[in-house]
This record gives sequence, C-alpha cells and structure tokens, in this order.
Amino acid sequence: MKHMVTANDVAKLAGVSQSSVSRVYFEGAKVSEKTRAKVLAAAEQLGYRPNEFARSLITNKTKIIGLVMKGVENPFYPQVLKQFTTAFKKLGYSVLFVHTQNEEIQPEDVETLLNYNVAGVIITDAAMSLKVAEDFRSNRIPLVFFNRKLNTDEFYSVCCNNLDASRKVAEYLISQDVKDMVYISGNGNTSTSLEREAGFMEILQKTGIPHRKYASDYTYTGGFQTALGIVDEGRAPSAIFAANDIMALGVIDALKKKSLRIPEDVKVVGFDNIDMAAWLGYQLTTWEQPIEEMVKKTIEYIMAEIADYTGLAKAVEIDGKLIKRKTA
Amino acid sequence: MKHMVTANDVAKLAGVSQSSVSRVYFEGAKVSEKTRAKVLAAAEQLGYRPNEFARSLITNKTKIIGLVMKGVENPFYPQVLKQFTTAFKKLGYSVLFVHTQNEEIQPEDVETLLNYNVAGVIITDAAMSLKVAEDFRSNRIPLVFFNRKLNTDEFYSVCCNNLDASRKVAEYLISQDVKDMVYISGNGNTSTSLEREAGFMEILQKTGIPHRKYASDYTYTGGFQTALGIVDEGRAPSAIFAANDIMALGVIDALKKKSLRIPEDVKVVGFDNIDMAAWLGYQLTTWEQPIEEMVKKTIEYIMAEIADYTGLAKAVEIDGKLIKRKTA
DNA sequence: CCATTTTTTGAATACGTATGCAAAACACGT
DNA sequence: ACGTGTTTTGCATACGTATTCAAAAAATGG
Repeated sequence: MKHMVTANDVAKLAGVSQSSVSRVYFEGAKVSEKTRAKVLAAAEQLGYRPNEFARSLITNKTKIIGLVMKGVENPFYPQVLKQFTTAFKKLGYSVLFVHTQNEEIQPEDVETLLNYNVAGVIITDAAMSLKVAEDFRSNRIPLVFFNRKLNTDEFYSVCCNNLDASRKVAEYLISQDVKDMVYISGNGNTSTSLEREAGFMEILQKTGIPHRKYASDYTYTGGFQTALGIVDEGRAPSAIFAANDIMALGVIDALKKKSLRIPEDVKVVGFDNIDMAAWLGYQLTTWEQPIEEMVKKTIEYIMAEIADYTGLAKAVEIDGKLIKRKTA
Repeated sequence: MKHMVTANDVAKLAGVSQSSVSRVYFEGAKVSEKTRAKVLAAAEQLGYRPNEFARSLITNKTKIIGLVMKGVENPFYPQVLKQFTTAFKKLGYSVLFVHTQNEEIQPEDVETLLNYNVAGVIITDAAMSLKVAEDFRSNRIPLVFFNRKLNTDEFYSVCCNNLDASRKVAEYLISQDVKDMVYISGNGNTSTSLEREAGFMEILQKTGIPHRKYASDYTYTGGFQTALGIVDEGRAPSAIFAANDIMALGVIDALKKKSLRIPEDVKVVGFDNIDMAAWLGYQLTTWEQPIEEMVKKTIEYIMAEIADYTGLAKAVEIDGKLIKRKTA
C-alpha cells in the first residue's frame, strides 16, 4: 500500500511540532522564517503535500467549484468552461465538472455537489427546480445561473443583455431594408431564447414589419431542418434571426442548399459569436456575447459570497456587441 | 453559520449508534433491516448526507477522477469530456476538470490532483514530463493517456490505431487516382500527428507517389493558412490529408477561396469525424475515431486499477473507420 | 428450554489537519 | 540584567466518518 506523508512525518524530521507544519501551509498563519525554512526543507525531502480532505473536514470549506453544464456540443460552452477553469485555477480553486443529460439538473447531481461541499456552484445552460436551488441556499452555497435566468428573481444570474441585444439586431436588420423576418427559437422555454424573441419581436411590432416564429432546439440540425421547412413552404423571408450561432450555421447551409443567396435573398443573423462564425465558409453576422466579462462578474460574485455569504439575488446583464460580417 | 447534519445526529434520533448509521451508508456492510429502516427515516427527516471528506480521509480513497484537457476548442474534446463525465457518473465517480494552458501539464495541476488524492487520472491532448508521470505511479494512481502516447511504453495509453488508419487513408486516396499528395501535420511532436504522418507516408513511399509535408497546429486557422500558402506557391496537390478535422475544414475554406474545386481539383481528408464534418457546408471525408470504444477501454482500465493496482503499461489501439463523404 | 453458533450492535479509536490556549522564546527599553 | 510586551511554539482537541473488537442479540439445533 502506498504510504502517505503526513504533517507529523515532516514535523519529526524538521524537529518541530505538527502545528508548526500546519501553520506553514496555512495562508495567514504566523511562523518564524527559521521554522518555515526547516519545515519546507523537510517537506521537500519527504515529498509532503497537505491532504485537502483533512483540511476541508476541519475548516468545513473546500476549494472546489461545481460547474454544471449541458450543451457541450455548442462550441460556446467549451469556451466558457475553459475560461472558468483557468480563472478559478488562479484563485486556487478547482472545478468539479458535472454534465447533465436532461434539460433540468438531476437530484443526484445536486447530491454530488452537496456531498463534496463545494464552495460555489455555476449552472450553465441548464434549468433547475426551485426546490433544488433552495437546497444550495439553505447550505449557504453561492449559486450563479450563467447564461440562464430563472423566472423568479430570487437567484443570482449572469447573462448577456439579451433583450437589448435582440432589439439592436432587429434595428440593424430593419436598417438593411428587409421586408419580412423570421425568428428561430432555441430550446423550449430557456430564458435566453425567450428574451431574444421578446426583444426582436418588440421592435418588429413597433415598426410594423411582418414576422413569424419557428421553434427549434439550439442545434445545427435543428436550424438546418427548420430553414429547410421554411423554404419548402415557399415563404422564405428576407431575414432570419436564429437564437444562437450554431443554428444560424445550419440555416445558412440549408439556404445554400436551396440555392438562395445570402445576404441578397435572405439575410441571416446569429447569436454568441462562436469561433466558427468567423470562418470563411460562413462569415456570420452575429451578436457577440461578452464571455470574459460575464465570467469575471460570475467569479467576483462567487468569491465575495464565499468570503461573506449574503445570498444576494440579482440578474446581472452585460452588453455585447454586433459583429457585422457577410450574412447581413 | 450553517449547521451540518452528522451521522451522530441521525444516530441519536434513530436511537442507534453512529456506527450503525455509518454501516447503512457503507456499501457492503451488515445491518439488519430494522435498523436500516430506522436510520433512513431519521436521515430523511434531518436531511443527512455523508460527508465525502471525512469518508475519504479514513478510507484514503476518493471518488474523483482527474481529467486533464488542453484543446477544448477542438470539438472532438468536448465530446470526449461529455462521455467520460456521464460514464463515470454511472459508476459513482465525479470528474475534476483541469485545463492546461501549455502543451505540457503544469506541476501545479499535478499538485492539485495529488492533493485531492484522485482515484485516477486521464490526460487528454496534453503531454507530461516523465518525472511528473512518475509522481502518479509512486502514489499508485492509475493514469491513462487518452489520444496521446508517450515515446516510452511505460504508461497506459488509449488511442485510435493512427498508424493503420492513416495507411488506409493513403490507400483510399491512391485508389481515387491522385497524382501527388500533401500531409498537414498537427502540433509539434504529438504522437497522434507523428503516427498519422508515418502511416500515410509509408504507403506513399511504397507506391512511389510524390508527397510532401507542411507543419501546422491542429487549428482551423492553421489549416486555413497552410492551405493558402500551398496554393500561393502554385503547387496545389491533388489530395491533402490533414491531421485532424478542424484543420481540414480550414483547408477546405482556403481551397474554396482560391476557387479550387473539391474533390475535382483537390481532395481533402480529415481525421476525427467531429460533428461539423457532416455539415452540408463541408461534407468532409474523414477517419472516424471510435470515441465510445476508447472511453470504454479507458474506464475499464482505470476501474480495474482502482480495485487492484498493478501499474500495467500498455498502448491500446482501437480501429476506427473511414467515413466517405464528398471531399474525397 | 438450554447450549452453541451466527449475526448485529455499540464503544472506542484512527484518519490528517487546523486552532484555542498556555507556555516558551524572543525583542526591547531602561 | 531585568521586567514587560510581543511573537512563536507545542499540546491537546475537534472535525465526521470507517472499522476493530468485544458484548449483546438473534438464530439454530438438539
């Protein structure tokens, strides 16, 4: 069996007490430079490493952040994952990754996070029953909905300003002189999709531009099939706004397949500004989500709540910007 | 402060000892149905949940798997991440996600994994110094290199059979009647890129087909720029084999930009079979990596080693298959 | 119904660390 | 050198669980 090097072993070798060893590794504890040196030398020699579990057991705190994610197929989310992981690493936190199959986060997943007594939780691209969210609150674990809002305003969420963004998209398209428009929605009743729809429709109604909506699912295939259907109906509009980029790419491919010219016959706008939107094959005009900023705000909140839990609820919204390329 | 419900609280309420409570939650311990029922009732009432840290502290085991990843931008890896996470969840294990910035996994990352005493480690798309790998071995932590091999055969690795795959790709292209070919390599000296090159070149040399190699970096932009350069040299070959799909997509876009027809003027083959390869805009002919199978083998090994550590080293290679689409 | 075996239980202890407290060591001014 | 104030150290204990061992309870056999 492998033998674990403990603080006691180090203490003996260094000729100090276990407490002193502990203090060397505990941020903010007082140790003289002399003993610190002795301890570090002994630790180096033995290959000592403080046991996180024993540590967490006694402090009742962890350096683990739970990150719950659903749509890893959408390139937007790996980006998010990467940014969170690297940012947290700098702060000394590790990321426990949870992938939910279903639209709603499962009780077993929550259980896992609670068992590990995570310092904070970020839920991305997934819903959660209020009861479950309460579980975190009652355990005083900070929780952020990232790129999703709940319909109650009892939780902290960080999103792009979807409402405003989609208004701007609508206004931009109108300025491009379009006759009628189509909005292709994302999954079910996700807040992102609903808000993007609301902002978009608001402007169109106000200006009296004919418009209609098709329901899809935030996937390439969904966008592709939906666009195919629209064209087959013989009702191709002069502009299509897809609720995210990856659907927009599907839309583009479908329109091309039907020999429609973009942007001359149909303009297409997406949302997210994923890497692929810039690819030469697509050159998608889209709304850029300010990921860095969103991640930053999320982390700031979580860190503040870890330091001093308040349970503050707020819907933070950050502006993005329109990226004009070739499709609109 | 939040109050944690302990096994003792449950024991008191249920009128049994803490040991009995522990036994109810410990797989394979003996408890009578009567006390089990009492304990579960009390636990339910109090909302008890065993503390993973205390548990790990005493058993010296964890239910955490460290997953180290680098290239999340390449859609191949989110797929891998998803499969690992869901598979491990079924086995009761959670995934600690580590994102490495640099090509080689950093000491601090290793430290994190060791501090958390992970039950196993999977390294994907990243290298690692032998010294560091030894760290895991000396701690008897099973380690798998996924989609990467070390040049020593002292570690366990799971890959697609790159050598054979690229031979088949070469043979297929030859059967398509090409004159000369180009191989575009991936990052530095990654085993995947080197092996794909070796197999490919082997067949071309044997059959005397002219060929040359360009170095790139496994990214879309890399593939794009490289292909642009090739065409600008005025030496467009009749077929290009890119070391992965995402570069191949860049190649396609570059060729299109240069008004070359695919596959008539230039054939393109990729590697991985990521989702986007099937998209209508690309229809990329590629080699499919058998992810499910690779993940399965990896998990089988890790689980076996967790149960009974042997330190077995082996380079497992699994066959994939050629997916013929429109680019070759 | 008792003797014997088997099963179940509870008390005590260990895991590796952080921390309150008191003792020890040190620093400093006179 | 001495007393005082300050820093540093070691001792002992606690965190929540698993596990050994002996005692208690239950089951079994005659």
